[in-house]
Amino acid sequence: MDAADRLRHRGIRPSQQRIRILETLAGTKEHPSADAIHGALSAELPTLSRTTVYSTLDLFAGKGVARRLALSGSELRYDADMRPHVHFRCRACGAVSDLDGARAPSPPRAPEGYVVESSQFYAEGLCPACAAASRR
Amino acid sequence: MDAADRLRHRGIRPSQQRIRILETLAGTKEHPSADAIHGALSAELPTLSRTTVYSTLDLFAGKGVARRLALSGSELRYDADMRPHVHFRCRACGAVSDLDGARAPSPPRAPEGYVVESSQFYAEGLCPACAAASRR
DNA sequence: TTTCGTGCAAAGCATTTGCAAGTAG
DNA sequence: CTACTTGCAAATGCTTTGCACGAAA
Repeated sequence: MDAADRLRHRGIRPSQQRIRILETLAGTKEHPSADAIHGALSAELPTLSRTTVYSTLDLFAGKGVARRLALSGSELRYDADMRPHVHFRCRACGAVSDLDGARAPSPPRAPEGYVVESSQFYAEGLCPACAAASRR
Repeated sequence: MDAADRLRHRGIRPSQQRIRILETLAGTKEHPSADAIHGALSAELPTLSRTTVYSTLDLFAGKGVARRLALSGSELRYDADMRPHVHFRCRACGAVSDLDGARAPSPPRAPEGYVVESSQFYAEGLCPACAAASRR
């Protein structure tokens, strides 16, 4: 299923901008911020505005096409991979990645009355490259 | 162990401001933002500046006295409870709380090379009050 | 025609920084 | 005396809003 179909499926009209934004997001593992996506596409779509990127990502998050990452940082980052997995940020280099080898913990069971719609797991520390650098 | 001792223990000089900031943070379950703490203390310490609150909370996070919460929101929130537990935010009312009944999932095991220093669990949905309201 | 999508510019807010004055050891 | 803390003001940076034009249904 291509990007346009994914969008139609969720009731989103597949405009050129939306298709490219989704393809960009789905085609990277870097969990880019809105601004990073804007930068990546601005050569190809010179008139693409930040406003459109922001509102599009917000739309995606609301429709379940992408998720807003919960990171204790300054900028919002997004991920088009909706499967449960663990996110990791290196406190040295700041890179956000998936902790691929780690099995995602099963989501917490909610106490009576709560309606849990989504949950995320987040770890912080040193990535292999920075860990090696700090040992030297 | 009181707030001053907790600070000394971590190598932080217990100034009046730091003590009150820690007491305020430890005395609430609301996971306040820096600005909320500043507001809560400004009547008592009229000269307390936002700068001090921000830098103090940052210091606490670095020394393991408090943790910065990973929430997909705009403001940084803090928690002085360092035990593993699940945080929950209601998408309707915005309140952040602990998911007390939920057992914290065991932290993900890190793949070779990664150094995981801390991990957090975060759920989003509707709190009991808002869930009840939305059913009506 | 009526609604939806886009883009520009301006505004908004939380946070950080530069710097000077005050305080503790 | 020397290093650490504090606080003000200004700056920064990400995100949102208001508004108008253009495109799609």
